[in-house]
Amino acid sequence: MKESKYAPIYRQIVQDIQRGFYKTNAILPSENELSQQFGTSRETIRKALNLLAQNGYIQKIKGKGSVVLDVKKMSFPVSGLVSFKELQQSLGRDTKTIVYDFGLIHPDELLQQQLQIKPDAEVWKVIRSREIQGERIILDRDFLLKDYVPLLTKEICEQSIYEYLERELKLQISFAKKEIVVEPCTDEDRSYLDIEGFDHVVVVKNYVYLEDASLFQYTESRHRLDKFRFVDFARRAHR
Amino acid sequence: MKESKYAPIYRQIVQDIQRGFYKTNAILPSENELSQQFGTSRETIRKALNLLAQNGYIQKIKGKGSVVLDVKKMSFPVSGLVSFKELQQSLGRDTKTIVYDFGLIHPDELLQQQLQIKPDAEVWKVIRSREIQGERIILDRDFLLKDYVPLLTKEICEQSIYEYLERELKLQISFAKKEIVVEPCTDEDRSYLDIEGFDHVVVVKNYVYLEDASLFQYTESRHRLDKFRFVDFARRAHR
DNA sequence: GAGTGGTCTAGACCACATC
DNA sequence: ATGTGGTCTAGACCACTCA
Repeated sequence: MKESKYAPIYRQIVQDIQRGFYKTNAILPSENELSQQFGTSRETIRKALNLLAQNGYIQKIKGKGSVVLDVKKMSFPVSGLVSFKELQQSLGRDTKTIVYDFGLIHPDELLQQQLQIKPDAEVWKVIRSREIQGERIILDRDFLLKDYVPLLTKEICEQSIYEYLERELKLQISFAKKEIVVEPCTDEDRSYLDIEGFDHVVVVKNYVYLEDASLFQYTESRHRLDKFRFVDFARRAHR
Repeated sequence: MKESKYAPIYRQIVQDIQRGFYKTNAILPSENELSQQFGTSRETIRKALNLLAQNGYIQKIKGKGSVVLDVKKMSFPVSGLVSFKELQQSLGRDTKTIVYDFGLIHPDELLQQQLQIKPDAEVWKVIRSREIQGERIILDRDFLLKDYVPLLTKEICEQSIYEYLERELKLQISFAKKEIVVEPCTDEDRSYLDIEGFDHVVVVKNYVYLEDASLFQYTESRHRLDKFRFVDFARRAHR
């Protein structure tokens, strides 16, 4: 897979914004200027700029130009598919992952429905807690189809399943449907989380799809109420 | 503003998917075929298809084609800027809006920070509860800059502020930063919500921006725990 | 009126999937 | 080998903003 021409341009401009070369509320050079600067066509520049807009770095205004948005306000994990490992790194705090349960199972009825599989399918089940600054704040329940993930080890689960899938197995995750609700604590929550007297948890349910549009993973992240935070950057829906 | 050529193509294909002309997991006609069908260039077709992909209708797969995704699974308000009025319509349940507080104020320190304004700026403050099937479930706290909204009435607040802004004032909302956290109930929550013994609420904080990238509204939606639900469709972040 | 971003075109080459 | 979507180009016209 050869890299596209607009990708390094995108990264360059992101860097220029983050390092303050382009300041908040400033106007980027016009698309024609950028074409010349980068020695490419205008449409290619536009692909890079559209990515910047999608990811909340700029706002394009017809007739005026591309305004640099306040990157500090946007910087927190922008919606989506960010893994705990990445989150952890960006937070830079003392974090730890503890694996409580790990193995192959056959799905119960609920899971069959969630993953759209038959009862005889095999599924990896992983229960982990995430400790931040000495407190177990998040309980992750992962279910992965064995068809796509032939092997999984406890060691991998202690690191990052996500990285393993992408780096080792070359599985390309392409999109996810996310649902956020609040549920009463289960016994499992009380066992594996430092629940601090709360009687509810925030549950983030993730249905994860691969590049070929097949559903292959269901993940549930159960957060202690007081530590939960979700940030989303939403472009206006197209009409 | 003339409408673009790809917009009606996009709508046509959405309709074809929703009405089952293109079925789940089927492959759309290729981009070349569609160019011919619609009598346009391939790049224009690609703009329409990219919109479909962004909005979760299809998944494009290199070398194969565009797969139709399960629209029933995706249909709930896809992330973002959906207003209560729209939500209400899609739910089709008995709903009511009650306005408790309404008027012009000068911002306190927190609000100055949130809206990035000076103490002498004028701000519309609106406190409303949303009743669904006889229960007051959501408390909306809206703050709008008077600079952009010269007039506001209680009647408008009982209907939809959102619609008023777009239809009457022609204000184009372009993007929003959303933050979801859980907070302990305030006295206000207890007064204006049927709180049912819960001691926390889910708070959705919205920072709303106009087309010219100016922040003009801060809105807080406070939901009773058991009735909160948020759905998001996230494409994989670009790397 | 000059400059901006938004759209559209026709043609080209590539990497990938399928047969 | 053929067909697919992904990228890139050079040029064109439009609607918009601002001086």
